[in-house]
Amino acid sequence: MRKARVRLRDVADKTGFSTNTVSLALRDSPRIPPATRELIRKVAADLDYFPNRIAQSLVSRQSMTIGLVLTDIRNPILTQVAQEIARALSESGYATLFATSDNTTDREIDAIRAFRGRQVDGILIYPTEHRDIEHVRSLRDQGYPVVSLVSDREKALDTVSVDEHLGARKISEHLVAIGRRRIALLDSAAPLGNTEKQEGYVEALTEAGLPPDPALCVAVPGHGIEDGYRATAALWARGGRPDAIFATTDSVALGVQRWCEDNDLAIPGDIAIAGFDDIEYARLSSVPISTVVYPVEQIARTAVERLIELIGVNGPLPPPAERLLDPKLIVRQSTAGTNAGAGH
Amino acid sequence: MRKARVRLRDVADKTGFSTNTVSLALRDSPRIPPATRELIRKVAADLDYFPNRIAQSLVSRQSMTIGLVLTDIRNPILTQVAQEIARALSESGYATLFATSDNTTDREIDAIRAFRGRQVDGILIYPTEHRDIEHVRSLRDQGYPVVSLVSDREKALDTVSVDEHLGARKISEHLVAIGRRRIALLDSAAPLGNTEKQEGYVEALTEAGLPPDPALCVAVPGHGIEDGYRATAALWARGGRPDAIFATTDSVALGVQRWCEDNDLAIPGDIAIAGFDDIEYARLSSVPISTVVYPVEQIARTAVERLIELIGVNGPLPPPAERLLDPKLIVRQSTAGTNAGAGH
DNA sequence: TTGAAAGCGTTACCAT
DNA sequence: ATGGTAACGCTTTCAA
Repeated sequence: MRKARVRLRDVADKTGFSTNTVSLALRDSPRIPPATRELIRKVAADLDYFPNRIAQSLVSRQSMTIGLVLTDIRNPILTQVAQEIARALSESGYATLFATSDNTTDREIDAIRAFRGRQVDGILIYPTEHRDIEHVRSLRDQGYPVVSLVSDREKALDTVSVDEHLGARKISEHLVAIGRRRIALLDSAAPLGNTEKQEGYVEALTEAGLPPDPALCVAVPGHGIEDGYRATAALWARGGRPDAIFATTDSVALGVQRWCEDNDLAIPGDIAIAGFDDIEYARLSSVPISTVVYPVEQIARTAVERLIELIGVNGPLPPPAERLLDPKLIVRQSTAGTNAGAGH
Repeated sequence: MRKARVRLRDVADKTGFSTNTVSLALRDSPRIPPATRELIRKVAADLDYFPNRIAQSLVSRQSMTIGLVLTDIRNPILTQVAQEIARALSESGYATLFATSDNTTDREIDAIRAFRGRQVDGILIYPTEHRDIEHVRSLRDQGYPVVSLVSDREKALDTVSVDEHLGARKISEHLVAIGRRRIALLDSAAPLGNTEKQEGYVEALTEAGLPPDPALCVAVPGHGIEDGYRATAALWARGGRPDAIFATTDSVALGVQRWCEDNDLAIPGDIAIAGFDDIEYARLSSVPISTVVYPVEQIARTAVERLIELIGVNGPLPPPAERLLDPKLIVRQSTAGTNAGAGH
């Protein structure tokens, strides 16, 4: 057996007080006179005592732990979200249990079960499937605090997320504004059930009197550079000849760029390229890519705030609230206006 | 109050058996006849019962949870490690508590304390400082299972990591082999106390009869592209004129590449560039960058395996073991040999 | 085949 | 000012 943990009991024995008094003293109860308190603290420190939070949890029925379920942390943005969330939670005294679903609803359900078994006080989730999320909604219906990092169509979940619809719209409008007419969409979100960006794109084009051309919309099966590269190749192969491409992710946009360079298309001369997320690699690419940014840290903080609020509620949960954060357009060289001059 | 959790007790009441019997039945005890067992299982399922692992932990003194402490998850490799570790752990029934230290030893210590309070069965850590890690070693000295993802100079910790020394050596030798003589080192690891790569580099150069030139070694303060860009600028500003640059990280290498392109240096003609880690962005960069790969998944699995092994040990921990995985050189266009022809 | 009771480490309540 | 006792939800030991 390895070195036994020091318990309240041990401190009690050593000081001659009861566990009760020790517990109180260590928690700064006014009922304990300063003298005794100091004595107890000292002994506790000597023994390197620290409370067993498992036992505390059993009593308080609060684990002070939340579960974070992401799909695939390789997306640099999700990564950053994860980190900010863990930080924000720890500042509020919560620990973060972490799991990835690998884009499988089954594993997502497993992770949720595992978390619940471990008595997490709430769950933060970036769901795999953006439409088929009954298993998440039912959590909330059971009175379980959940915050989704993806907007829920049915508004049945608390959500904190960037306004993807608006972001896509903004950047599509920008492409229109610089005079592009054949604007393609490389969509890695719709295949997973998230059509927000697609809708923003369609809306912008329609309002500009440019009926979206199905030949210019291609579904991208993943978020990688390579996926973008192949999708662009496919687009050309099938005869699409856009003068601009909006990729729903910066990584995908980087793939587009690579393909264009390999095929001697001038950027933005022959083709403008736009992405989403503002990852470092896109900002510092050979042709810096225009994109949409959003305050990741703020999303994380807001989501954590809301979750903690829900956890604190006594009685039935309040109606779900959706908080969409405003994204900002960043114009760079990849969409520098023909006559408008280069953006930064 | 929100909907109360279903307890063993509730299943017991509903079936008429004792909590004891229910507990046994649910855990497939041979002591319970199949008939009763099925009955109990059915009722438990109806009630959507699942065990409170907090209570279980209190009894078993095992939380079936481990703590993962990383520095900064933005490094794509650490990210991937995190994901693989979480996966491997969950396959063994462990949950992963996650924290980042933000490259601060203080926060690292905090995280460890928080984890211990939560009774994690072991800790996986990628330490901030590679030399000043007494706080980690002392954990182990207290009999606490710990596995470090960074090699410990003093060999006082169990370690599973890529052999950075060897990797750096391999790629430096490669640069020598393609005929480069003024090989610069852009080192983002040494400032954090990790000199493995530096040593591999020095060794390779020395053996080739090329005394390492201090004017060609620059400390990079971070792992970002921008850091690499600025470091390259600084190198030139101070008069260093290398014909090859080894950056200790692919991200840094991408920054080098950007600077070279901005300054009209041909790659690899004027200057060869090499990185480390094999991230997607480097592989699919405009000039694909030569690098060093290592089996991230295997590192994760091996680390988890070792940790679980340590957790399972009764009595004193075995002596610390260091497991270094063999890295592989990947030659790409950025170091295509002058006469040797381009690698893929 | 089943159940009662004790215990895991802590906190809350009620005494003294 | 301090301590005893019960309780949190479960497993284990022993008894019936």
